[in-house]
Amino acid sequence: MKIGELARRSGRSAHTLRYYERIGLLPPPRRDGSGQRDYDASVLVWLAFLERLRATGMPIREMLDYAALRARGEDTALERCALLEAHRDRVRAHVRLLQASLEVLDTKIEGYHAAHHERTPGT
Amino acid sequence: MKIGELARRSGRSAHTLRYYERIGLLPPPRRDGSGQRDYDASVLVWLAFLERLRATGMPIREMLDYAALRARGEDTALERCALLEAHRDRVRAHVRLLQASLEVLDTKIEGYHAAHHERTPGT
DNA sequence: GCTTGACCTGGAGTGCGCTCCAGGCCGTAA
DNA sequence: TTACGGCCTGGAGCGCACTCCAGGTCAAGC
Repeated sequence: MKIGELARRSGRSAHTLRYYERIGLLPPPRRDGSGQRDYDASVLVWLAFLERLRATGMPIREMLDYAALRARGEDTALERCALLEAHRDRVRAHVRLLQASLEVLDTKIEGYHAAHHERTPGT
Repeated sequence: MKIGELARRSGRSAHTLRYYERIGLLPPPRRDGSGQRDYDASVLVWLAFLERLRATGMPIREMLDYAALRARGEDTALERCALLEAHRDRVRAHVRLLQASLEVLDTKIEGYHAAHHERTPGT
């Protein structure tokens, strides 16, 4: 598939896909007769996984580390696993922080409602 | 209190505090005889609240909106409340996305462990 | 008197993750 | 044949949230 279709199907722009390739996050695909990128469908799986890492706040630098280990072969599995576990721990901590902050927000919002009811008794 | 102490007590750098003041996120404090900032302790509460907004991913632009409403007085309470509620909804959605991504990560990590056990039977 | 450290200003620089531009090529449809 | 959309490259530009710099002032301690 060409870059436009991959962009549509992966939810990224063609610009971003070329950028990912340039920095080494996406393997260079083969080219067709006129030099255009011709992607294998399997790259969609990789992109979906990268999106999960991105959504959870992993910096590109670290995705590159992961991609490099992956490219080095099967015997880096333990290292890749450790990298993901460390990331997961950070994400869990982040979620806990967000939940604590949500409680503060709830309290604040509740305070606004209470003040409003006080100014407009009977509502 | 001077900027250095406020920086220590609020967990920000003096640079950042001056930056916040410059962009209008922090009210300009009075100055002492030699022109140095002299903060009231109450600003710590405001900074702690801003930190919650920041931790939950609110852009500075929106914090400025909130600060502007606050500066306009009591009768903006409903608008401020609405702003916080909209933000809270976004944060909740973000947390749900993170939790879904955590499950994907868990599955991936579990896969690594399973593969490892398969290669090293008996462990 | 001198050093040290904290503070002051305006403005430049940084790191991240894109995003876009100029200028050009290629294949298809009208 | 000409227009059009999609693709190509290298490199510049952007928005965010700081972060730091140069060059200076000031107060306190030795």
